[in-house]
Amino acid sequence: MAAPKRYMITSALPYANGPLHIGHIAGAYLPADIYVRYLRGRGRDVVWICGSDEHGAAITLRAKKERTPPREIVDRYHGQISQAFKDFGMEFDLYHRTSSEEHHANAQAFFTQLNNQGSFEVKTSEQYYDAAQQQFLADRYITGECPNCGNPNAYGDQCERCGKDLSPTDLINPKSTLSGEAPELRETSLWYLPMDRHEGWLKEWVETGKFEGQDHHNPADWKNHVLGQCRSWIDGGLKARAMTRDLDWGVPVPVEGADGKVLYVWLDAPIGYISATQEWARQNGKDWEPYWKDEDTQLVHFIGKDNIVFHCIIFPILLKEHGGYILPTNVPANEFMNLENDKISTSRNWAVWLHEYLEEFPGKQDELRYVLCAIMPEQRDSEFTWTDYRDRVNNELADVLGNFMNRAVVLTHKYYGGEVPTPNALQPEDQAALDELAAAPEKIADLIERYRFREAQLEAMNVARLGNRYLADAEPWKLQKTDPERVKTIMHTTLQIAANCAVLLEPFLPNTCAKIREALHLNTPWDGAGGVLLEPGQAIDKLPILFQKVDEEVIEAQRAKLAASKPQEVNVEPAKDPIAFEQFVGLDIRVATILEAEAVPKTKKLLKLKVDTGIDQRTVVSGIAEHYAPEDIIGQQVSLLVNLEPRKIRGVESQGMILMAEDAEGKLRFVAPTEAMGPGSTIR
RNA sequence: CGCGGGGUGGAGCAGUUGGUAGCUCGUCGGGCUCAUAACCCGAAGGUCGCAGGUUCGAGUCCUGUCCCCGCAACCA
Repeated sequence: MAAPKRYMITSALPYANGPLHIGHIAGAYLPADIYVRYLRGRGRDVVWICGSDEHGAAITLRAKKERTPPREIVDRYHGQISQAFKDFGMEFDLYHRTSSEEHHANAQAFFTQLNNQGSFEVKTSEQYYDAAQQQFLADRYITGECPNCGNPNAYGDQCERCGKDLSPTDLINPKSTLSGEAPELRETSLWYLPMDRHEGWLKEWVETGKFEGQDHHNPADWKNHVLGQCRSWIDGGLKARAMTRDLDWGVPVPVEGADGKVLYVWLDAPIGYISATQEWARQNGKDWEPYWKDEDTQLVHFIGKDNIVFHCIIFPILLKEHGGYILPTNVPANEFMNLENDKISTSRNWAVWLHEYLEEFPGKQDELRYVLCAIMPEQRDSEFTWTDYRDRVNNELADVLGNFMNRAVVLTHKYYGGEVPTPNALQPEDQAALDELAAAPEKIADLIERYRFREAQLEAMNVARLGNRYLADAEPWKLQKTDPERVKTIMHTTLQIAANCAVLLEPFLPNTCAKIREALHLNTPWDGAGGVLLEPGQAIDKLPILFQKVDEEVIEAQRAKLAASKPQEVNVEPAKDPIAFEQFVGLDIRVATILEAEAVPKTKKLLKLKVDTGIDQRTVVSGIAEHYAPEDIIGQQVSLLVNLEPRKIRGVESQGMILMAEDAEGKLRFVAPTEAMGPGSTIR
């Protein structure tokens, strides 16, 4: 298969309201960096761009909370993120930002063209508006009473208690979560992208890889879970999706009278890829258009799995509607990376932050690159643990790779004063090693081009393993006394293996390989790998220790740091409106004892409990299954609201409500007397 | 029956079109001593979630079933 003429590579735009963590890196940035370094090593024409995504409701909300302009938030995180990328060594051709003037102009032009040609449908509807905050409210920012089950804290899109899908206007007594005030309905216009119009060609494109009758890509090259998600969306029926929002932060909708409206972030962000490419072209005196419009270009989006629908469905629709643009050849989305047995979470501060790693492990970028690549969530979720980090750095980087390099260089100095020796006739074992070496580049290249980076890295490391095995079998330290001419051949071969390591591992461990290249005076690019890279007589400098071993205390400190991590912001709910004493005494709360407990089938959260209230024994359904195991709570005393009217939950009638304490993280604990009391004891 | 992904030796994973179950780490035994106490060799350990079916033959195809994870709320 002929290589494409050029590559356009994008990585998901990080959202500028928080720092980067290892999950981001392993998801969308490290794989792209490896891929791009490989392509450049082969002399391919490639542009890799990225940038901060600086719009969207979350940033405006944060700005309101911190009482600072959105610009300040965005500047802060854009600075932090781009610095962390730079320190980590991500070689973007350009790291841009969506709040730039160029991007605003470009996104507006894009929108205008689609709008003029009728790609959107404008619909006017009534939406909730928070007068105090002067903004329209996203569904999630409205709470109220669920019309289905009476849960007083249902959200505008769904009730968490009964699971019913809702729309904000269904809620009884809606409240804005921003101001706590009741929102008002106001009329507003939104531009919708009628995605249903595009189902036909999208289905064909995803399923068969054909676009407008032409072969576009091979769907077998796409990852399973990417295809699965696409099919799921398409087969489920695509619906019109609003492409504008009523916000004051973002790219203004370029239409007369559309004040206070901005483009939906997921319209504006992917166009940011194009804006960034244009900016790169301007700065470098290049033409951006072939990278986005020429059929010979391979467009690849590196993202996390939460972005699949935007890159495989919405953005392709936009590109096709606009016309003239190519569609992505592949979207090798990664799944998620967990951390020490738990989901990585920004809000719970459960993460290894890139900027902190770079501070605490100076000069150890390659160690992190290596570990993250080795456990990259390519096909499924994976898990980072500090123990694994230590084991891989110590056993694989230091012992296998670092030690092999060291042996090769030290022996060369010991026997030849730091010069590549002149080999004699090759023996079968030398030839076998060289043959194995010669096969490595193609194997690794094939894996990289199929986006299988963890396996590719393993294959590259196997070159170092080959070197160790070859040395152990040949035993030059023994032969040096009896047959020094033979040793010259062995050391010559060993040094070729070492040099090839430096070339083949370069996409994965660029800093380490730069050190090796310097010591070996090696300039060969990727395409030269596989054969003899070092000529007899060439000088070999002494090599510093490439990888320090990681001490147990270091990773212990990291684990302790994680254990001590606390949510960065604690959300304490504001006090509710005052009530009359009569309303309080109307509540009949009793001490009750749990007699039996079992999970309600087909639910995640529900336990069916039999409790002794002193008055009677009754059945109560409680949403605590994620916090307590049924067998652990038999005999537990609880506070029970006994005069709540019975309600059927998932087919089981619940006679009462168990009172639970809930913290900001959603953790639930029973509220019980500090010492056992008889069932039926009143609580007041 | 909301949708999607997955269940393979102690851990983490490969297994492309069905044909003797592999890799990295760990464990045990041996070798070597040039090297960051590193390296090399060997061994133990799996009825490939479970139950059926197709087939000469299935981890690999089909059906059923159980379990785990993700998608809905900032977040790859």
